[in-house]
Amino acid sequence: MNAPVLPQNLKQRALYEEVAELLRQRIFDRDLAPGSWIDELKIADAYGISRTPLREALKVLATEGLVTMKVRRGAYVTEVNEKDLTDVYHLLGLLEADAASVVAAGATDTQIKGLQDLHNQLEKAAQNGERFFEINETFHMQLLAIANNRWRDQIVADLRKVMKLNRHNSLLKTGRIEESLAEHSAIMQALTSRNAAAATQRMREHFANGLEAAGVEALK
Amino acid sequence: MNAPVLPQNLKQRALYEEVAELLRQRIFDRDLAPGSWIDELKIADAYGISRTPLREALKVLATEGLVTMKVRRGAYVTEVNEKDLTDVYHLLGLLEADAASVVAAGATDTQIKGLQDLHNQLEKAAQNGERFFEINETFHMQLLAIANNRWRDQIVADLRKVMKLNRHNSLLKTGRIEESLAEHSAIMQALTSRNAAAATQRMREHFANGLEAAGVEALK
DNA sequence: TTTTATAATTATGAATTCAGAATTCAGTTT
DNA sequence: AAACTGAATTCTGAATTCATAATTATAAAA
Repeated sequence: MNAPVLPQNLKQRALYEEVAELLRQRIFDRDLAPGSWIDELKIADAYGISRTPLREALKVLATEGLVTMKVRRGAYVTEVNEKDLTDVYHLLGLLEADAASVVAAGATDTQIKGLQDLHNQLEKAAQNGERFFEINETFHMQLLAIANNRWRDQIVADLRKVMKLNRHNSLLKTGRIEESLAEHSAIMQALTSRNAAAATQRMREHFANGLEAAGVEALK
Repeated sequence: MNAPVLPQNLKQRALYEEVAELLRQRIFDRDLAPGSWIDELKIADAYGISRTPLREALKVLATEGLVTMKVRRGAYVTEVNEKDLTDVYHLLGLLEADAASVVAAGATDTQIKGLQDLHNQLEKAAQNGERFFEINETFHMQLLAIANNRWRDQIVADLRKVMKLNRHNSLLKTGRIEESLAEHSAIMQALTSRNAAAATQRMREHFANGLEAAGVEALK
């Protein structure tokens, strides 16, 4: 007898998770505008579900920081101002720089090689904004995975969601892709040479520059 | 006419928040043991509420990392192993050290004075474990407040909750209070002299020592 | 016309009900 | 006795219903 062909994928995620994902997307797309009130009835209706799983999803988004709950007044899309964006980039820089340090100090050669492969793909994709964005994300996630701290993974994932709330994707700025690529090269270099301090520093700069490109002049 | 005597406090927080707080306490107290299944019916019954707000609370705790949801199988109290504890302490050290750096560099003299006052209280409370624990917590929270990054505040609050899941409170170890106090002195010194690098370093050490005292030999 | 008071409507928060998945138990077969 | 089958039970996930707070609309008064 052969192993049962796993029939999962169907219904493996809870409904409220699905809904949370849909809402996140609508928030990123500005289909649900910052500061706006979220009409539970309308949305539940549109998705053909009841308010119960929707409300559960909203509570999840609230702890992620994407929406704000007001007692007896419902859920509102969180408004992200410049200070918020600065703060979030700062934390992402801090956390990912630390991850880079951990990787530089402790990753196996094979793992570093894997990152180098991703970086090479990134260079090839430098013409194509869409692909660049995607591979860039994969690179950062892979780095975190190697650093192996599930609590940080969760935190970074949440912060990145908030970062995406910002309308201006820094990678869309002219010249930013090339800049970003150069910074990634510097990071790879530090990782390959096992220089933890340099990896930390380069990653910090990478985020500082990303913030600037996002249209926020550093507040010093 | 005089201003209406605010009748708040009653019902200002949503029920699911109250319930989440109650559950947190029961988890910290090990009344709900790590790894154990959470019986929704039993708890809703005991509190005299329906399952709806309870389930909302469980979802909040899940995103905080205190419980783990399994599809079609309910909620379980998160088990925190040594690796988790090491990882959490590492992140707390990283985040609070950065906060210390920000404070050393940018706080007003009045704010530093406020921290010094708290530290003085801490010294007086060194005989009393209960008070020491409380003032210590206040000091850390005050430092974060001055650093002024609401996203970090939230993250640190959540991580501290996970840290408390550990049975062994490091402050209860013999000699740890004195040690901790000395470390706090070093931190205050760095803050007062506006030495950001030193503040970072001292705070990092403070958490590294706390982890060790918690019974986890550093994995280096 | 503006303001105030009251009624109607709407939306949130929570309880209850319902459907179906997972588990347990009993009975049967080998 | 062990293993399998299927019914009964339990529990989760989701829909529905209900109570009440907040808002809006309407009417009365200044």
